[in-house]
Amino acid sequence: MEKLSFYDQVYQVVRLIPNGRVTSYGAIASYLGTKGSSRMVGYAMNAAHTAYPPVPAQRVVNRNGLLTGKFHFGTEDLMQQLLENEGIKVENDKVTDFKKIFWDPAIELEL
DNA sequence: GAGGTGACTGCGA
DNA sequence: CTCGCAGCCACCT
Repeated sequence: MEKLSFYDQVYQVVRLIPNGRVTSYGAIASYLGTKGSSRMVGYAMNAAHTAYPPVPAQRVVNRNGLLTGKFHFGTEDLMQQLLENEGIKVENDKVTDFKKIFWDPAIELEL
């Protein structure tokens, strides 16, 4: 049995996010059961760049669809470019039509 | 073993 | 509308 760390659990969920979709930290936290600990998800993403395979962290934003972690990509424009590359429109550092492209693991993975 | 940190969230003023 | 505070918990030193 391999006990996956909280980080690994977050990474797996994030990697399951379909192309052109985004989710929020709270949604992932809720799916993992650590509902009140959305910070842990963000903290896990902090080490995401050390994980392999790489985690599409650009698809993970805060509940407002704001690119809170854009600075962790090295350059603030990188995260936006990656999202636009997948067909996601970003304006003023936040995802447009956020609720339309929102992907909730607690719902999508439940089906 | 204990303390500090953090890519968040919700509610009150 | 904007701003601030408290809660939450795994990982690192």
